[in-house]
Amino acid sequence: MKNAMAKKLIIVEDDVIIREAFVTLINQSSDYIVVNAYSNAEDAIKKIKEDAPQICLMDIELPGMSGIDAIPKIKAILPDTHVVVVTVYENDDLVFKALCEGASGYLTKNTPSAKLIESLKELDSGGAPMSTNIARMVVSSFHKNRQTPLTARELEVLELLSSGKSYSTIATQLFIDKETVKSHIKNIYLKLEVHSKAEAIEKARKSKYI
Amino acid sequence: MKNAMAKKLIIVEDDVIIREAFVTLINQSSDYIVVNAYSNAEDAIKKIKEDAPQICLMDIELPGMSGIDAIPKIKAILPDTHVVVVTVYENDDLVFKALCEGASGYLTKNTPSAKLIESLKELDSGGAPMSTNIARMVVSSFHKNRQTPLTARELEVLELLSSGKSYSTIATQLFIDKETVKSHIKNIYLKLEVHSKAEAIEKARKSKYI
DNA sequence: AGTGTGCTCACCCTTTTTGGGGTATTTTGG
DNA sequence: CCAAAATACCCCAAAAAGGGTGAGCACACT
Repeated sequence: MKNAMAKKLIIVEDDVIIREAFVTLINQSSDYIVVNAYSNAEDAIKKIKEDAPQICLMDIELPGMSGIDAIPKIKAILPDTHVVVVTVYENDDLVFKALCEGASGYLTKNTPSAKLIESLKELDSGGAPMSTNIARMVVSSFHKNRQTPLTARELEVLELLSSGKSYSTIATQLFIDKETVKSHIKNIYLKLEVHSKAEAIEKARKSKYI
Repeated sequence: MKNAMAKKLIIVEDDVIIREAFVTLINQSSDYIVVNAYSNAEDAIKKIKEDAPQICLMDIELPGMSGIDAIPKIKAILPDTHVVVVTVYENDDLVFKALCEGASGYLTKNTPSAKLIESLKELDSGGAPMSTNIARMVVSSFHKNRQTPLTARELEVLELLSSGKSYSTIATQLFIDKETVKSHIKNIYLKLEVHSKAEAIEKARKSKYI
């Protein structure tokens, strides 16, 4: 028997076995009800308004539109619906792309059943369910590289440069002369082996110096 | 009785009640052993080399050096030690600062005992333990604002501008004329009510348009 | 005492970039 | 078909970028 306040879900997953398994599993919980399950994103989006789910479990690899691209389309129609990606991929690019597009969580398909239901509850209590490795990837993305050829001052300058500031503005902000800023930047270019702002920023971002 | 492979922990927490509670709790687990507990960061750092912990539980509000500032100092000595922040603060700035400085996890002090031990295990299995609200904050930090006055093309241009690229470079990359890039940027400045690259980037970042 | 590194500042030079003004055409979506 | 968006072009002056060279000062390390 369903709770009167049971949350509505939809599932988008092309593998019929997995899809049905999810439906069965989730419908066993009295707090959640699967209102629809789709094998592709296009159909799900077409019906999303009437389904009006609070939660959407989304696979990435789908025939036609990818699950990643489907996220912003769903959020455009129902901004408060939580889209949780459920996939086999633990690839950096996909994870961050999904999160940037608006995913509220990212689970890998080896997630045990109990953990899946628990993840749904986390959504309601203001959380963001992630599989172990995903959480590590996300947290690591904030970490800076502590092995940098640049000095602390150079990092400061590069940081400001990367926010679009001009030499003069950086100088004012650091209470130093514009010529000193130029010196620092010359040294930065030397050390990073680049010859322009854009290259320096790209290299520094890639190496996580900033 | 401790497991032979028991992980070594240190605890840095100024409140003696809480500190002792952590010690007692963690020492009950056969997989973890508290080798030392400190009431301030300075002492912990002084002894970190001989303590050689795999994990460090770190409070933020401490007498003297803050727990945030202690993180990079610890990682400088023992790069592979996981520092987990355990604090009452759920403030955005502190969370992201801690993660940027190298924290492997961020727990709030209301974390139940069982969950704390579970969090330690998550560290070993390649995870990043976070309290519910923290996980949401971290994931939300990736989300873009879908309500933007800018068009898709303008966002593309602004994105490239924010990576330090010049008008010409942006033009080449988008297969359009430099003059067109200028037009887009003029419109961006108009819409964002700014008059320079730096202001535009700052405003766009703050509003999470990019 | 000498060496090296980092931070600071200065002056030279040229080229590129930027921002603001205006105008106009084509493309696209509803 | 209309409006919005994307595209392109003109002119102009100020600012910024980049590259070169040199040099003083402090601090740490040997």
